[in-house]
Amino acid sequence: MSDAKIKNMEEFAAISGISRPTVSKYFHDPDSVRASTRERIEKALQDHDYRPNIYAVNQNRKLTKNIGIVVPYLADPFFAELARNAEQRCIDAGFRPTLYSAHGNPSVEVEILESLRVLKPAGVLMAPLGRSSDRAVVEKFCADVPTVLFDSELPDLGVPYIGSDNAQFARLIVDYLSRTGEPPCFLEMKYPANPNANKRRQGYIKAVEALGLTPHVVSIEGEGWSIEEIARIGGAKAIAKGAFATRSVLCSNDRLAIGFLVACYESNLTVGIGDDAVIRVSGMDDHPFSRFTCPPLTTVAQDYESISRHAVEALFGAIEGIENPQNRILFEGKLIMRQSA
Amino acid sequence: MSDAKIKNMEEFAAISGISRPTVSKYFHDPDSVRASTRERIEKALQDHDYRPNIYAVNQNRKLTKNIGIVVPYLADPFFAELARNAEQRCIDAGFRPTLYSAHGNPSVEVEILESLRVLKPAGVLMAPLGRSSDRAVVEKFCADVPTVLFDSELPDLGVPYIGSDNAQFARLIVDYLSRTGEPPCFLEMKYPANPNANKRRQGYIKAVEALGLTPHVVSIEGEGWSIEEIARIGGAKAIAKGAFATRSVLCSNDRLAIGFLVACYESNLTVGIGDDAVIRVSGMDDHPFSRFTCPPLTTVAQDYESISRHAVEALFGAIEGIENPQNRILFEGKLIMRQSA
DNA sequence: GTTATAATTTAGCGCGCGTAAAGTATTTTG
DNA sequence: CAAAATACTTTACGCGCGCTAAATTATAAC
Repeated sequence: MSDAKIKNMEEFAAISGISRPTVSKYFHDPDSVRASTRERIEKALQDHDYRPNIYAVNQNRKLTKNIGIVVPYLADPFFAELARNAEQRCIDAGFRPTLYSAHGNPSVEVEILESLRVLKPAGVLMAPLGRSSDRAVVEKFCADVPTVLFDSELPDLGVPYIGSDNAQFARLIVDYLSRTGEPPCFLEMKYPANPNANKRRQGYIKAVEALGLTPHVVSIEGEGWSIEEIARIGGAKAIAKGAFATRSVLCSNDRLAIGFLVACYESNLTVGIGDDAVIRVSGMDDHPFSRFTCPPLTTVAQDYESISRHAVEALFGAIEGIENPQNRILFEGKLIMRQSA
Repeated sequence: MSDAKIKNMEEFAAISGISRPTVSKYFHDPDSVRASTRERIEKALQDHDYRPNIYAVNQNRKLTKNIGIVVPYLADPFFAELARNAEQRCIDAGFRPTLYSAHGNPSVEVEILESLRVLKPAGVLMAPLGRSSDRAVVEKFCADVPTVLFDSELPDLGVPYIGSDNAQFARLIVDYLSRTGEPPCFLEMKYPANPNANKRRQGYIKAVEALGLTPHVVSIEGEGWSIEEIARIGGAKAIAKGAFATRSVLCSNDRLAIGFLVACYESNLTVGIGDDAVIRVSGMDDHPFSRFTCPPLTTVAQDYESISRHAVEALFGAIEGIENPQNRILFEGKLIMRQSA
């Protein structure tokens, strides 16, 4: 490795003995130059370590290779995993993904989108905050930048959306719980941040009624993203009030369930399917931590893999200007049976 | 808001009635132009919505306003929180932070650093993978780019480091546990990814011996970042073998403790400080999830706030070329008493 | 060996902005 | 009110690379 620092593509081209436009072509796509040329460039690359100035490149290319990945809350391992998955796929496709978290804050979400405009990304993968998102801003952004939404949908936006079939989630676990014991009550936040919550409640009600049973929905107070804490407090209150008509509780998501497990613990209710257990608790999502609760949480697994894969593919389609007729794909969940229910 | 899109600073300068270089100065620092000039620019800004092309700016500025934040594992909420904290501070200071996760993979960590070179960041805040980091690569990077390390130290690198006082952590909780019951055994991974683990073990041994007692270290198999699962499996084996000499277990970190709690659950050991409990479990870090385990986890809280604040400040110092004589700051932990011990 | 085709070279403009130097206008100072 | 200090404008160049058209060369096909 020579120490002489290469200043620009001109210099590197001279050293490698190839003209600058050809070198430029090589960096754009190594297969676009003749094999013998490619070898000469790569040989020069080995002992001179030159890399094109990304700012000059992006200034002149019509479209950058940047991709924005926006999630509502990165401190939630669920989104961290989704983001990681999507990130890797973008890298593999030769893009430069950048990760953004709204930290549960709508104004931060707006700032991220503004910041993304400056970056002139080829496309954006976005899991919106949901109910609290500034719909007008998101809508305008989607009109200007190829965007695919995932996890949480903003209805009638005309933007591709990849998510889960929340009704199927609810049906799946309601059937299981009812088949193996008492039918579940449904625990949810009264004002959930995520719009999936509404679909899950509706799915729960429908599934229970389909079995000829009566749904019981328990809605607890609290707003924001401190979901476990909200469930712990609200769950304990609900338990004390005797709000649960059956000895089985389906939580709207795993984070609620995790908090509710603590509420049960602190209320001296033994959770599980053993003989000594007095209540069964289950969630939805298969959150990364749900297998490490005590007892491990029975839940419905989101299809992380399929969601991220199809979201990225839909984005690549959108970047290439493909009008996707089927721009709304929902994936089914898988029942994960553990000891909590 | 006029619809006429402004193409560049030239056009915007013409519209605002100010010369381009002065407008440029304004964007670099609004206070560097006369108040009357500033007002005219800001008025034009209101109804024309122009923003400088970030690529053209970065191409010409000696130093970009980019800051890289690198963590070993973003799906760990502990790092997500630290990153979020640092990110906000950078934004407040007018920088553009970008978040990177090595996903526990040393080669990804190397790729991140390579990718960061291209971005020509003003500085980088990095929590290395630790033992598995490519030391030579990190060292070279730190020599080229102002960098501050945090959370996990690479010894003798001559790079500013902000972290926790692991020995104090161990002393704090050993004293507490010994004072309120049997002295703890120490549970750790045999080959921990994070170098803090070694300091914590040493701190544990020292603290126990200082009390005139005998340390008991239980090292379990398993490598990588699936820490909870490793602890669940290894913990169950250790329990079955009767490896714990006392009925009190101090885990090297909270994620280990979370996994070990599951092992206890599955081994029918009741954890806690109640009359029916047979074992006490505690961790270190005050991981975001540790308050939602069953029972809630007693632990030593890292000083997130101080660590991120001082790390960012040290970075700003490094960016401005300040040779920091005291380039190694450790923060003490705070005992968090919950029901597990 | 000639022709067709593909790859490369040459030459040069343009992208949007930073920045320096020199000149002009405005404000401050005594 | 003149001189000095400050702020601003004008002019001009450079950054590193994308992109294109025309000219040239190398390779493949016949």
